[in-house]
Amino acid sequence: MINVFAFVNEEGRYEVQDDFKDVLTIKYLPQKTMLHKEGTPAECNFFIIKGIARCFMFKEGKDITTYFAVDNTPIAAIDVIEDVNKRSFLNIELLVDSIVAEMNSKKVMNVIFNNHEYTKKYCTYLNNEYVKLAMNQISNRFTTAKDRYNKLCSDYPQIIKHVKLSHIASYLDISLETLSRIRADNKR
Amino acid sequence: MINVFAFVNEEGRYEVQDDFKDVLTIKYLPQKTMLHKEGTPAECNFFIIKGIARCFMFKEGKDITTYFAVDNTPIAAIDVIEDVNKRSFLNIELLVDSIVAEMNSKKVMNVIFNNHEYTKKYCTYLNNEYVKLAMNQISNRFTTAKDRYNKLCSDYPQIIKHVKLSHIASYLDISLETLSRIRADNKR
DNA sequence: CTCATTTTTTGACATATGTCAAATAGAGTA
DNA sequence: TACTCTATTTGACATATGTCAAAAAATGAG
Repeated sequence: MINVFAFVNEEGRYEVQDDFKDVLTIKYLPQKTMLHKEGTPAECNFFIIKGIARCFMFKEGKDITTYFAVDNTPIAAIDVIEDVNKRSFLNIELLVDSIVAEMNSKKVMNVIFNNHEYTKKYCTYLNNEYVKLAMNQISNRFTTAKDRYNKLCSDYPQIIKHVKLSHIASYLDISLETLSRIRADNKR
Repeated sequence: MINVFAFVNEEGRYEVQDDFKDVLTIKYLPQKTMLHKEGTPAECNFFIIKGIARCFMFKEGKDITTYFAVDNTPIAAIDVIEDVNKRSFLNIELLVDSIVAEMNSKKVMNVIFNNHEYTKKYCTYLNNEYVKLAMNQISNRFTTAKDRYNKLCSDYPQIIKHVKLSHIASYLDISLETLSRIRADNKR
């Protein structure tokens, strides 16, 4: 996605492509900002330039984290992003002060679809993401909760550092207590 | 995908678009045909026009089903489809006599990418599939093995009818014995 | 720094599902 | 039909993880 609407300049910083400047706003937002609330239509996609966000929902009163976004990762209420008339059951909040690119989904798609090169790039991006997700799903069957926690630790130390264990536990689909025991076990 | 390379004609049958006629072959193949074998590069995507196929792999000697394709469903060795140099660990076999569209992945992508309309259609298709997969992943956390089995029964009765329980069990990520007990329990 | 609140850890116990073994049922073939 | 091989079911038991309750540790406000 980043390679569709932005590129890395000589100093190694992301720079938004001219075509996307009108449909995308860069915002500096504090921790706990709600980027999206359940029950509301989702007009925007987000891209976390720097920071951490989580997507979560309530199921039987319990707060369940479904996704974390870190630096250079997109995040959106995918349950409604394709259909403005649906009511979302997802929430998106910032877990630390962050730099966020906010974009109107429709407008971005218009810019992408008006240009064959952008469309191809986005297509390739989507293809890769799909394969990643599907492969992940396959490999997750063969890993224990402990494996997944340890992978999260090595892949995303910033999440472990800044996020409450209850969120991490629900993300890993295990109870808070089990996660605590995994951590205790890791120390031995 | 079907709406990219084919369309429904007046008699309600799928007809391949002219542009794709050269990159796609319709084949009538018997049960047990291996469409793809692990360790080989994957040059082709498949589309099951009529029949049933399964994607599977071996893990510690055990045969694990990762995906079923039924009528009008694509199937491919997604672990290598993007990279001809990788060695696939997936297998694809037909479970019943089937009508299959076989297409060279590269050539199909060339046709799609040479035409902006096709690219947009494929992009939209990919987007929808991605959302479906991601939403499925979320909702699967809240369903028991029993729920998932019953959903499979109502959504894909042809799978229940024609596929061995051991394949269904591994697909649902439960043991054969647990599936058997779920079925026994359903009868009461 | 102290107190109050939140988060994490630990313990005891219940339950779902896995594993191994054996019995039963079903399918295919002579 | 009888026989063989494969698929499915059932039983006994082990284990991982969930739940509830309480203690301990960490965090944040005044």
